[in-house]
Amino acid sequence: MSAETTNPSAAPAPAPTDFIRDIVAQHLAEKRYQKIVTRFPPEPNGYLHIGHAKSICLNFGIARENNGQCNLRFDDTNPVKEDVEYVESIIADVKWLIDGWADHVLGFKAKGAKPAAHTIDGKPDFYLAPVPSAQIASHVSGHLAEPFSASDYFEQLYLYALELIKRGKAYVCDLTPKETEEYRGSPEKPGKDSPFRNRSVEENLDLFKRMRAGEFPDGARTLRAKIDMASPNIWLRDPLLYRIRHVAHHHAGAGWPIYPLYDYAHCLSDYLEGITHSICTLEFEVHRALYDWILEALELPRPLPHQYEFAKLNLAYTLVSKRKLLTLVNEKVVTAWDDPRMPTISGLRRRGIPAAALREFVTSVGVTRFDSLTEAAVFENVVRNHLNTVALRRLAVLKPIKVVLTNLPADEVILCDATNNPQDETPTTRKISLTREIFIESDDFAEVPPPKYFRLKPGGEVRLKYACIIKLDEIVKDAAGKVTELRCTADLTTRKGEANSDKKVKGTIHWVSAVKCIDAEVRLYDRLFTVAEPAAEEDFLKVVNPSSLEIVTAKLETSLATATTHERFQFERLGYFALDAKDTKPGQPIFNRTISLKDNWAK
RNA sequence: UGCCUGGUGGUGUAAUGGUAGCACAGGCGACUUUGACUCGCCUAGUCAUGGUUCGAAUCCAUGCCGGGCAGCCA
Repeated sequence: MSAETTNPSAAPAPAPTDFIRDIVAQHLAEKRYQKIVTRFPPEPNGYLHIGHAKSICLNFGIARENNGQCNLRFDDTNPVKEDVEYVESIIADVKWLIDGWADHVLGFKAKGAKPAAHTIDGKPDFYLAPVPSAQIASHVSGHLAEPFSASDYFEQLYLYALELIKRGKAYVCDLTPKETEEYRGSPEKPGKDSPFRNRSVEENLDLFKRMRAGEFPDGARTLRAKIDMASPNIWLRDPLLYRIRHVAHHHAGAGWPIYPLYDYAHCLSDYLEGITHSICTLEFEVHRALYDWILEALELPRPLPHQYEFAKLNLAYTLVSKRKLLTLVNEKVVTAWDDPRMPTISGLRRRGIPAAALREFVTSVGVTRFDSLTEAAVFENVVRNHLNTVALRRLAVLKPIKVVLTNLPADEVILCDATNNPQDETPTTRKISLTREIFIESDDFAEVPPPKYFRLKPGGEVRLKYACIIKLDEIVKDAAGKVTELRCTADLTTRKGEANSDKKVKGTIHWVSAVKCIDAEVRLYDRLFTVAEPAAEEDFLKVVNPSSLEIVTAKLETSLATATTHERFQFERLGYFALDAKDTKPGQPIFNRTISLKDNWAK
């Protein structure tokens, strides 16, 4: 069974409900919109992380539950920070996360398409239709479709800006950045009008057209909305709509010396795509008035989109700030954006987290307006639950110590039946080899055992999982006093199907034949930070966990030699593991520990 | 100190004027050829004070505490 498929025996999760879904349901009941259209609008200036996963699941989930659509749109209005590397990673991450779950509501547009001009009741309008849902899959896979991009709307956005100027609702301002800041005032102090605020429509039109023609240097002028410099909401104090930047754009090319700012581009992009519910995080709450102002100022003919805000995800011991994640990459704290210790979607994927588990986690934390901090245990619990149903059980020894079963001939190979997954309704088995020399986990032996130690100790007995009970007779040490070998007697009558198979011992341990085994690099991960809220730290680099990665050469049962990246494994009594899709080379498997098993004894 | 916004067990979240419930965490026990899984039991909460009401987590008032906003970032 692949970890990518959902367990058919699992009960379908109840449809989530939250205040945004309640609003959507009410709008549907009122027949306010024909179809619910949401959007996921990342800026391609970094990799997607677990916080984005929450937004993806919310937006795609709402589309999915209402037979709607969710557009993937790049909010690419700032070319100096953006890059195609990010565009590609974002598309891959979104596809992976929604695969088999919401691909049918993924909104893409026809390749190269731009908003089309048309008329509604005599009023001019622009609209960009998505690829029809029935054709999405074939068009996406055939590269006939692509994500939406705000930069595809630069022409329409420019036309709307001209319209705003004609309506006396926008003006060209010559204030320097510093002056603009001074004139804006502060939260407690009203701002004051720009001296350029009352330029004539003609002058504004002329100046703005020349800005677009590239006549002025970077930063020389801006286009501003004419609202209210004394507004208690800072974002209504004549916010900037356009700035001059003589740089090429990674998607739109080299034709634009002016670029729209977020507030101006976002609401109109939503409108152009026919978005009904524009869902974002709480920090945009104060921008909502501006979002509405721009759309209303233009008196657009179609129903307007509305913005709704929710609290972003905060997960203990992790960071979700693209800037800080970039720092971790640049400072080489991690190897890359997709390092398995990173909370990026690509990092989590590489670590072995199933998409369904990630989805369930970000959905289970709920959608509210309360700024919360979710415990790491919640995430870990969801991951373990998924992996438990899906993972193939295998025997592997991470830190081996040699055991000699003195009563077995050197050339004897005893085949034992091992269960592949006890959680299956009808579990299958495979054969593993028991030989005279085996490896056990060094943690499973103690010369001086602590109280209640169930594992191997001098004179004690343990069961070798799927095999027989062994008794420790002798501890062999080297000159330095280090234990090099444990000499034991195997009681073969305790094997399954033999006379004493029912004999109980307290401990059962995992093991691997010293002959029939393979070596493999195994990467053991721990949390990246030592504190629950690294983001609250003055310098988050100072709370990086120095032992977030431990690399060992492990002994694995031979069946693992043919492992594939789609399989998920439970190395019994150790944890869940997956092949590293990036560094594994033919004949040289590298396994990542996705997560350890719960260990109640360690407490 | 201006505006916006929020406060339910340790954590997250439900209850939309009518029995404060669920999950995770924690504790105890059962089961176990994974000290896993599973199962059973337990612990623990409406920020405060008033008001409205037969009845308030929910409505109102005041207070307290938290988050957000002053990029030509998104």
